Amino acid sequence: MNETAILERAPPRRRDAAATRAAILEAAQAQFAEAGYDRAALRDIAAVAGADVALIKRYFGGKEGLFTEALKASIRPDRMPEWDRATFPHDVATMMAGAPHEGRSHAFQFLLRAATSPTTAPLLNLAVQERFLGPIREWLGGEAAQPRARVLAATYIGFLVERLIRGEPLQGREREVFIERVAAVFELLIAD
Amino acid sequence: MNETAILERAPPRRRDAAATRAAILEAAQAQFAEAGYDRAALRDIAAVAGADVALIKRYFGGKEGLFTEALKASIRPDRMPEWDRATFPHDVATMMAGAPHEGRSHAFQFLLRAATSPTTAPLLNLAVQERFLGPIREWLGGEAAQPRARVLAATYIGFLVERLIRGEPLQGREREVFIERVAAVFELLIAD
DNA sequence: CACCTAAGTCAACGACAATTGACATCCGGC
DNA sequence: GCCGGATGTCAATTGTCGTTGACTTAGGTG
Repeated sequence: MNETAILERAPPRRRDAAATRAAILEAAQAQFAEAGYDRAALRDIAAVAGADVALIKRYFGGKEGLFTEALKASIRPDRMPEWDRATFPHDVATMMAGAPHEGRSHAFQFLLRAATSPTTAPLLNLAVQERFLGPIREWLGGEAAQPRARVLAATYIGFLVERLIRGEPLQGREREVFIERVAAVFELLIAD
Repeated sequence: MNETAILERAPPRRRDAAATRAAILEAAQAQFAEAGYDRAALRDIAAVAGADVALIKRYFGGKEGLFTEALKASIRPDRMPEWDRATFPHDVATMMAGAPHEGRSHAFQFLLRAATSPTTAPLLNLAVQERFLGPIREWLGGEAAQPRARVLAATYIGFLVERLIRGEPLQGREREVFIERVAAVFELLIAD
């Protein structure tokens, strides 16, 4: 057929359900992040994954199922229990003053897309409840942990969005004031 | 057709291109804000505007044209100076505890939805500058207004996103605590 | 080696929505 | 009062996409 090797996949992948599933999932995350739920076509996802459309139905039940799976795979409760309450506010503030991390911003973009599409918002809500709000609630503890976790999560998200939009790190006095203020906010939020 | 009854839609709007155009544009903003680009159907927009689908093509060229036109119409400075510093924190907190579609916050929700599209993403940055950072900076005044405006805007957006994800209003004790906490945050943010 | 199940392929269906052009109707000026 | 362009209506077309079921093939097992 072709003397020159196919670029994408040198070994066309032996029959391996797990590997195919993983490939589809990865392709789905990328496509959903780039195009959003509605515009991402299952045919494209399958093509990128080097698989057939019908396999998506088999492994994930359908588009919604695939999306939900991709969502769960994208929300990793970033080792929250390890966070130190004493330094947390300042650490977060410093992080938010910087530039968006290249690798992770893709995942976040995916989540942001999911949040802004009415179709996927309910799905995201479930995923966030389970994998984000839950851990934060545990970590916060104390009285009325649920609404307090909500407020903390919302604020956190807001700064992530701001950093994403801003694109570049803050500098000079603006940076100082920013960090100071943001730290004060989180200080307030983790208090009983 | 019928001589007796002329009461089918008494004054629906006389033939008036400008008026229909405006009606379509307004309906488009609402629909795009609520449903997002992909799920907003031109038929629905036309129906809400009391017009025919074909007129959208005539006046805006197509869905894309209508969208960009509606987007441009949504980017305009808010009237923030009217806000009362005394009640602002509690008012905002109450608004955020509600459902995404209560009140008249169509415009920014529209922008938030649109922001996820690669072509329109830069517009969000512009919109945030125009609609938020500028006015908020003026409104805040005082020392280091710029970074303080940033923090305020970021927090504000975070709660908007949270409300979008949540989808429904908070209730009971959770709502109370939420409002109380959010108000406290904004109280802190508008302080010198 | 034969067989059976899991893995993968293929083509077609049906729904939905944007687009399009042909047609009907209004209304202001001659 | 009538004519012509502007305004509004309608139905058909087209294209995309998720879904579906029947089919083919690989590959481990007895």
